[in-house]
Amino acid sequence: MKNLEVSTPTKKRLLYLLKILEKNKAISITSSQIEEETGWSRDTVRKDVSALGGLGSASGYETAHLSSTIRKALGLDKKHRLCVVGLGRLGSAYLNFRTFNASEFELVAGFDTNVNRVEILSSLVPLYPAYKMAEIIRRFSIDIGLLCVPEDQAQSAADKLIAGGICGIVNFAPIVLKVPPNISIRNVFVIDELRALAAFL
Amino acid sequence: MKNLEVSTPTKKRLLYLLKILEKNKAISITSSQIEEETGWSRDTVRKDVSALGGLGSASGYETAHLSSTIRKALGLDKKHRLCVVGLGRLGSAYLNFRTFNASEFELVAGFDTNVNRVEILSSLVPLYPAYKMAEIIRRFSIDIGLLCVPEDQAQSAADKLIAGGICGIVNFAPIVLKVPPNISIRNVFVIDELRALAAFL
DNA sequence: CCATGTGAATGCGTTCACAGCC
DNA sequence: GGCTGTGAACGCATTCACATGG
Repeated sequence: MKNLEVSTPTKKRLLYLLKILEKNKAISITSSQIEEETGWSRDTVRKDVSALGGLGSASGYETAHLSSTIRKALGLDKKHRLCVVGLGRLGSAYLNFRTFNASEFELVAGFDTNVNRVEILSSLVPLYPAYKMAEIIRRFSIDIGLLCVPEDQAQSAADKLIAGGICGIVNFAPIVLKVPPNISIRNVFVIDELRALAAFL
Repeated sequence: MKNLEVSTPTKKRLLYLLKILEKNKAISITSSQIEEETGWSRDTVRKDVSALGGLGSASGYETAHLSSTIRKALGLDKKHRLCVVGLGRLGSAYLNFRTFNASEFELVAGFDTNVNRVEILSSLVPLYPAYKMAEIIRRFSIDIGLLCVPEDQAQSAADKLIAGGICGIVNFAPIVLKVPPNISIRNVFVIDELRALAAFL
């Protein structure tokens, strides 16, 4: 499959569409139905999907086929390995996050600077002290890190992840991380979500 | 202050810029410095900020003044009242989320269908059984709900919130909620963030 | 008729270029 | 020189309109 160019807005919509398709048990879906569920215009939906190559028919799109095509086009057919950094309340919640099992993401390590925590916490995933981060990341080819440390340690922990060769970070600390341009960041912070809500209300 | 029209992309950037300004202790900041921190072009930054009314000088923008102006323009100077629905691991974590104290968001109630949980959990915030949701929302003028229930209860819980008169929902359940168009939704789900990362890597 | 797909037109946000100011 | 602010030019995404097919 040739590497088709998909614009950023289209990518975002396809990502969301994929989620809808995965819940949808119907055998096929039309652009109008998608319009109803999402609010995007039919035209936009058709343009988005047709960018993946003509896979529609007069009865709409075949859901299973469409979702697997989207997955391929967005590179979601590849497996990724994750680690959790910071095993406080949030971090240890993700250690036991069952939804990872059914996904293309595999959690393979947890880190904390507090050696006590590393020893005491029971987990199916192996835990390591933070100073081993770079070594373990390389050994297990981990490419994504969940950053769950407190605000004041977030930047230094991110630096360690990057030194280990990570490609992407999901950041739960309420700060703007400084990272080289080849590293992707997604910020997840409730106050920001609330503000975004308030601003768009 | 007249209600100035701010485009959606500008809103998003201002929201992010506000976060940067709040961490920044310097007395003033220029569009070039913002460009460095964010990657947005100076021109875009200047256009964004000037949409709020000329508040720059030859030495850049005065940080304190700029952030308070952004807050006003985005409606973040108003207080909002929150409730948490679903007091499992995530929900009860937010019950004790100290960062709310320093923010414009006030957590005033928690709900769960499980009456036992409501009675047993200790919390500074009053807890109620789920059937009282609409009544309590109205009584305390709650306008935003944090939806922390399991996937299969998310839609019905959202319906109850809306029936109570909520305006916005931060949804932590991995499904696409169906809501009327006057309700704002922000979805927070790790798998989605991971996928977004993977798609943009 | 209902669908999809796709060039053409539109609209909107970003970038450019320059004027004004410290 | 630095900076901000702003009309003009540009580019890209959405919308429109229509061709095509079951």
